[in-house]
Amino acid sequence: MTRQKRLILHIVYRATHHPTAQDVYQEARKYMPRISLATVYRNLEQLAARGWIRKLVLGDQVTRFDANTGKHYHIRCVDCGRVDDVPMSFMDDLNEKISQYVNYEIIDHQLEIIGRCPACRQARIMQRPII
Amino acid sequence: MTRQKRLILHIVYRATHHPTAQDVYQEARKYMPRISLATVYRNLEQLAARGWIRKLVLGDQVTRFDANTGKHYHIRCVDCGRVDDVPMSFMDDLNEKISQYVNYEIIDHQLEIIGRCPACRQARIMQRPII
DNA sequence: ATTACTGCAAATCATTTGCAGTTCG
DNA sequence: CGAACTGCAAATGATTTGCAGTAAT
Repeated sequence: MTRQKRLILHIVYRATHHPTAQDVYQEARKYMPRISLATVYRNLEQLAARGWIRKLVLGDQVTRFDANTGKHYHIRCVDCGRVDDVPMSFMDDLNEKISQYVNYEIIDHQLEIIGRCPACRQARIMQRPII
Repeated sequence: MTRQKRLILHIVYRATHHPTAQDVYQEARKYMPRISLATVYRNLEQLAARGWIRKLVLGDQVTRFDANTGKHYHIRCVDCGRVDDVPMSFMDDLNEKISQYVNYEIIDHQLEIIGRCPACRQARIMQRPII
């Protein structure tokens, strides 16, 4: 556990939304100006592989990292890309249900809600034509 | 509608699994050896934007294209990357349900099942240790 | 001391873009 | 004819890798 890795883990843990590698890098530079992007990538990847954090890829193809490693779902804003957790219970029975339909061995599932966040909804209202 | 675009659309329509841009390009070259990868990308993007096909990004970050534009779910094999449709009914009520939990304006949702396809299950059985 | 890790620079790889020439309607 | 499209080559941008030096246990 190097200083760099500790810092990176700390940054993901304290992040409220779901930071990308670039986000973590920018934040890390505030504390360690000479840290390299490669180090950030390597550590995020390793921390995810070891189960400290979770790597998250949603429909916009952006790789994000999540301090919450428990089973849960995400919602993404189509306008600004913001991602939040959805406080809905995990559908544990879904995997079992799906195995009735397909010949796959079911491992897990990922649900992503696509929507517009409060801020972008508001921005859209202000922009709406008067007529 | 150019010859190239017609060919690309045709290839996606007849594809059984969910081809990537590279897959479509390789197939297209059999019929039009001088077609360029850029043309394939541009047309796939445009056909998706106009609703002829659907662009699909799942958790492995690969961009795929789907001739089936109706609402449905996908299952992806963690070992070989194969993607199939899941013949499960679309959860129309889910969007409404989720709007109770979040302040987002709900637009849609995407569900991805992660599993192991029949061929890879079999391969795994053959590789299992004897003891 | 040994092993893992770092910073830097260069390499990858999918995708996009500029441009001059071509095709479609 | 004018707009939309094509092939080619170069640009982009996120991520990965090789390597020589450095830090962790």
